[in-house]
Amino acid sequence: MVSKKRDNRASGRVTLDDVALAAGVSRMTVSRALRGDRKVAPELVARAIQAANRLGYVPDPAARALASSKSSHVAILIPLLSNQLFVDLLEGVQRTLLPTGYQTLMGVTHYDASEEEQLLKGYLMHRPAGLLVTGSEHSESTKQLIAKSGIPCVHLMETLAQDGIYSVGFSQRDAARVVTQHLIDTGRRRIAFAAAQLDPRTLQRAHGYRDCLKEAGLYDATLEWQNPAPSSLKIGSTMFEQILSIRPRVDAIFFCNDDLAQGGLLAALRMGIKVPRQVSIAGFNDLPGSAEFVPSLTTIKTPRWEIGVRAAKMLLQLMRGEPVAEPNVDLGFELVLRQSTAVA
Amino acid sequence: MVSKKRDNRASGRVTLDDVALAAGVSRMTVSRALRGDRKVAPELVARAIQAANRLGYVPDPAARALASSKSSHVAILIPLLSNQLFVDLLEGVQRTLLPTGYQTLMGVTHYDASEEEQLLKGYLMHRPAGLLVTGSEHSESTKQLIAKSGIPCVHLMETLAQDGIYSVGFSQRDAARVVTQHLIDTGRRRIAFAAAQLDPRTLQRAHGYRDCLKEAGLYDATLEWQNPAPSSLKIGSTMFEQILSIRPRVDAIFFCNDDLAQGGLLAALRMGIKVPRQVSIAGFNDLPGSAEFVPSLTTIKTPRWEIGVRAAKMLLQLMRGEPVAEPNVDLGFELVLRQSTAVA
DNA sequence: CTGAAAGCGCTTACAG
DNA sequence: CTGAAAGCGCTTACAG
Repeated sequence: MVSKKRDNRASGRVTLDDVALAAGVSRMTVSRALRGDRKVAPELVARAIQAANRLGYVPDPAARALASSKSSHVAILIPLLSNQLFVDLLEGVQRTLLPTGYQTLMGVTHYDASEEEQLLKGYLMHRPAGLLVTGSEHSESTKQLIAKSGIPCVHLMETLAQDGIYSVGFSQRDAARVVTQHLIDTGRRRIAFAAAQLDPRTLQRAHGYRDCLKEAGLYDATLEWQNPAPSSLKIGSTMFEQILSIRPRVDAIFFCNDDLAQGGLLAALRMGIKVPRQVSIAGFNDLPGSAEFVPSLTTIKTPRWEIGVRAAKMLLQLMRGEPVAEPNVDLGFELVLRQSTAVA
Repeated sequence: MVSKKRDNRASGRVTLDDVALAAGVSRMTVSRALRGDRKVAPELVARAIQAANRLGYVPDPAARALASSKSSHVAILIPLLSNQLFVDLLEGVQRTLLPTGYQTLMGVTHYDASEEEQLLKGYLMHRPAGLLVTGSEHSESTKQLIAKSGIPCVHLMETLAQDGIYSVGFSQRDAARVVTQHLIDTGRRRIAFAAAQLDPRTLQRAHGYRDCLKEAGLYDATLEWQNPAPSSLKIGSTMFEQILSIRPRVDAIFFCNDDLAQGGLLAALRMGIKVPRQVSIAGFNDLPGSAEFVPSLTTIKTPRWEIGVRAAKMLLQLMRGEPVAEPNVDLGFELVLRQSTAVA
């Protein structure tokens, strides 16, 4: 029995040297075998893996990070967690990354460019292996930081087609067009657009709304309502009341997010305005509750969970240095027809 | 000009040695000065800090973790992110921890004990400096893992008073009593309890409901409805319909979470049942939308953001080895009276 | 294909 | 109070 010589600083954990000793090979061979590095004799790989399992070896992420200058962290920056949209996105990412051994560091930017920058700086000093950021609009220095870091990065939620930029999302603009066209198709003519938060994706939806109405010859700039306040049921109620009091003949409202639309539905209820008979209402994102509301809410179902999964997979390829066949993935969307826009 | 001798493995980052060189002291002195270790001459501290700032020195977390066997990570385990409650909790934690340099690793357990255990194991191999877990009920091996790890841990959301256990929360049971008593006080006699998910805290609320009705001599076990499905507007609607169809004379329903109550409110609307005239409805947590609903929802406002902040502060003390004056903090709750339980 | 050496950037433990 | 030495547990880079 050879008792291991151990300094009193040892952490007590099973190390590569322990496994090497047990397997009768060098530390390096175990290291390579366990990471699946090529050029290790199959027999030695087997011995190493067996010994590692027997001893319950778990690699130390800190040591690995220090030696290789690569961490097992993936940082993800999202605007909010109070919108279920981003919760689903995050779940998709975590589900995909967790089994691969990567740890997710999640930062909430609150739609604030300087908060985003601060968070990014914080994550960058941990030298994450990969980066996931929401959207394409960022402060100049945020973009610089990402580019200079050389760390693989995938952009979420939007469709981009820039060289060297990776993204998974869908066309916010097209989705808004589809909603607007549906309102036109169901006989509406005075269609308002109600937006809050005014983040980049909301503004892209505003474009889609505008495009569609202009093509139909129905565009009226005074029917576009934008409120920079954070999106909420409450602000949706307020906006509904405003719109109807100032423009009582409006016959449809496209809210840029379901929480606003739900608030609008509640305001209509309080005001005794019939939906969809008098005003037809559509939302965006198909958030929890929209199918249960009275009336149920027509909306766009967005593939945020799938975006999370797909983006994480793409990032995995990038982190491994594998080629990415499709750097800009469009996952589409789906118009969900419900009572709130039924033909009057 | 002395050019630094650098191996080609160097990461290019500014290291402690660079700072030491610039400050004209040893690496150790800089290390101690920067960490605020005692027993460094004030003048040298100043020089070290100045040099560090000038060079833009940022300590490498991996190196620090490896050398000290202590990471800068705090792991937090929460059941869900789709309940705003936990989002607020997490925000409170992040807000408090971020400026201190600790990174948060967040894991979602989905109310699943084995998922919780898996996540915990994953985090433990990163040797986090601290642990934050939701509630007090965990699998035996989860408890063992936490205890054996020796890592400081604070329990969230509940009030506990066990030796050696740290917690920040409020009494779920008392809060439920207060709601129930309010329903009694407003003249209700056939008060149903509708619960979903059936997690520990929900069951504690059931106890409070039961206690209160028993004391009032109004308890009827057949008015307790428990559905193990995840809490949602939809399940709340379903439960409301069930309760009213089977027990049409019920005059109040206490839903254990606001999303259920909101669903109940919508079901009542669809069924043409007047709230609060025929049935009074109360919820729990004061989630977004509850103040805007029609009618607005009476509920318990829970201090989850404050719980996050306070728990993070307590954990900080524990991680620094400082004494904790109050190991079990009760942050209370507030009954918010709204229209849904107004006197008929 | 395998391994001995050196090093990643920090902190611990020990002298002085 | 300060510093030289050694080490944390791994991987890179280089020989063989």
